[in-house]
Amino acid sequence: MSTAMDARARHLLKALVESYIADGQPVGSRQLARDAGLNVSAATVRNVMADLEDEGYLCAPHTSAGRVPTNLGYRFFIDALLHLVPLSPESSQLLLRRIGAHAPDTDQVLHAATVALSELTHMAGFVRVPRRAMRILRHVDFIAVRERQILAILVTDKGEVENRLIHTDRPMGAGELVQAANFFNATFTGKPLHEVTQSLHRELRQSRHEMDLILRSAMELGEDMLEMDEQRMLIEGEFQLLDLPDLAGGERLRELLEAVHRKRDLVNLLDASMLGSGVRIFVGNESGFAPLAGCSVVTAPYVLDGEVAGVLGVIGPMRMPYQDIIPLVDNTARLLGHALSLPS
Amino acid sequence: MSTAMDARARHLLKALVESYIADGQPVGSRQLARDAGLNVSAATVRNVMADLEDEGYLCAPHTSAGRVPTNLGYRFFIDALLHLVPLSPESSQLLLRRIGAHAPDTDQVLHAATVALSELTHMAGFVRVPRRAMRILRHVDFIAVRERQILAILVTDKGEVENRLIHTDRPMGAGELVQAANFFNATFTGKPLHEVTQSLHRELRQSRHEMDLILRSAMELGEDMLEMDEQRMLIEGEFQLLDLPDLAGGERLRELLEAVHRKRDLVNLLDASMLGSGVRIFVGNESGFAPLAGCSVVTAPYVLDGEVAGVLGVIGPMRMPYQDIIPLVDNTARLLGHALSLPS
DNA sequence: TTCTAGCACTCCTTAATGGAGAGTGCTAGT
DNA sequence: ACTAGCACTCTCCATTAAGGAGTGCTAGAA
Repeated sequence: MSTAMDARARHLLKALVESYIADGQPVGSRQLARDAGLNVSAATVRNVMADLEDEGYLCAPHTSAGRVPTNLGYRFFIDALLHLVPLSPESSQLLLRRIGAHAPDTDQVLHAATVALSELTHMAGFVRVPRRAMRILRHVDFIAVRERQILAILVTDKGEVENRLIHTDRPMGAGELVQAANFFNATFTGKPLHEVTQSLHRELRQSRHEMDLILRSAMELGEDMLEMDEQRMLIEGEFQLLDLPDLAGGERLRELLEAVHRKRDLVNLLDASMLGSGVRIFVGNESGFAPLAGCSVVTAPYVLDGEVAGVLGVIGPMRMPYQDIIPLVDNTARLLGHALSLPS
Repeated sequence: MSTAMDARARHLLKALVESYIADGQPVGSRQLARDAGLNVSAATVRNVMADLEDEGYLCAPHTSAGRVPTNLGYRFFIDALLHLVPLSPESSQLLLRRIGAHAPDTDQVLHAATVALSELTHMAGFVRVPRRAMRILRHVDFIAVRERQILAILVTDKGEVENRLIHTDRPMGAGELVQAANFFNATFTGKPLHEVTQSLHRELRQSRHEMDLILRSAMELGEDMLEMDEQRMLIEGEFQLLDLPDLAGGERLRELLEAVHRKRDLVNLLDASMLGSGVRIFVGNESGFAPLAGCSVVTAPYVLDGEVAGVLGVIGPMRMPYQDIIPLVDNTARLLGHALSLPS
């Protein structure tokens, strides 16, 4: 077992993967010998291909059908053979316009980024929403909606609003609500959310406030706001996955779509990829998430006010034009982080 | 051309449609003669079927393949032959629990109803959100988020919250914001939204307020809230449409999914069906909306505080079990209206 | 050695063929 | 007005055959 992969083998592997990405057809020795630019015969190419197959980079769908990259083949291609194509200034401009158009409204910016990812790649695009643990509490309000029902509204420094209906055991007077809000704002405004919920925990344990119930609910709202983050993810262009030529329009396809729609498992995968920095690629089953077999996921974390706040990317077929997709995802992450960060 | 459709023809048409709904297979004369319960020969059945075909109720995919109901066939079946099966008490209970579980939070109730529709029918379920024109304004708040940026928050009597970032030309003091909010609340709280926006229009035309900008923005927010209704619709279970056996997994399917996802045209269709009362059914191209060819839409308007506020329903294959679906949609509309109306 | 050329073999793909089955329309008889 | 019989049509499926693409192997050339 030669540790192999000399220059010629690499060149051929590269040509093969590129050809397969372009056509989706298994590529045979004759075609490869012709197109690769090397001046070697098909027979020689065959020998090299046989070696590459032994080493797990290629496989043949059947005896006489040419060869196709394996997971490992893609992996090596991406890691060692790929030449990234920098994003064209036009695309870059377009991206900037689309993402910047809705600033500073966080939700709209996130949505725009998701749609842009999907449309520019013709694949499914997703954006994991920013974590809000570090967000600063700006304002809290309690509003009586009905006899025993209070609406708690919580606003962060980025203008994000979260609200929740609270049911109380007894009717609350307007004065009580104002008092509660005043106390809350005086005590907590300007502090990060995770600190607020902690402080509230302590506060509630120590003393019996008049307004225990309200405060407790507000705390729960705050906690939910943090926990809810665990779930929130935007996805657009799921239907682009419909014409993955590979997944033979059958049960697998539906599983994939439902899994993506459900988001839960995807979120776990993405959170893991927030730890590193820079673009990250999961080829096929590397994600360890069964329905994604046959797909690749390209992700990049984005930075908000100096902290990694979330991650975005695309889901598409394994044979995607990585050289274009990777810079695009990378740039989108950069632009999104920028658009969401405080305009100085 | 006998004006036809005697008792026997009706009976056979009914049996044929039911058989086709159950199997999805074109049904032939022999099978129909056997299963219909009538004691007539296949040849007789053939004659009747030929008549029904002449009159447009049936058609044959090809010379020797049995017959299939046409649009008109389904229409007649639904209008004249269908015996509704009342919703079982268990299903009714289940529905009630699922929809009631999240009351009184409007958004959650709507979502629960959508999911329930989808899951109980194994088709795509949708809920058009309630129109908010009649909603009463409960509270308005203006919060400074940054130097020249204000968050306007608007709350209705049902606890619905809408918010908007407003950019101002000059920095606003906290006092100004409080003053604006006070004015706004004193003047408009308790009035229906559509009245508020009208009054604001007048107000702004007459006098130059100090806080013109803020008020104008608030008005726009209110108007947007009303306009946005035009777009808001919840859909769940779109993927159930994947295994419509008819649409041959190809381009048509994708068009359908995208059209449903896009919502726009669907919303128009639904708004039209809010005018009538009771369950309404669009078979195939009756909706006049191309991508829906091959599908049926079953809708029912729901009533909120005595007014028709929205419409909900399901989208599925033309051959759906109407006798079960119709009562289910009907009941869901009733329960949803109830869950959203003021608990006395 | 390392590459090339040739050759036999395997396997998929496509098209053509032909029977089986199902259903119809028509006609004649009850 | 209904039924039975019959010839005909059309689809579906399995079988068959030809064609093509690609491989692995072996022997000879650089």
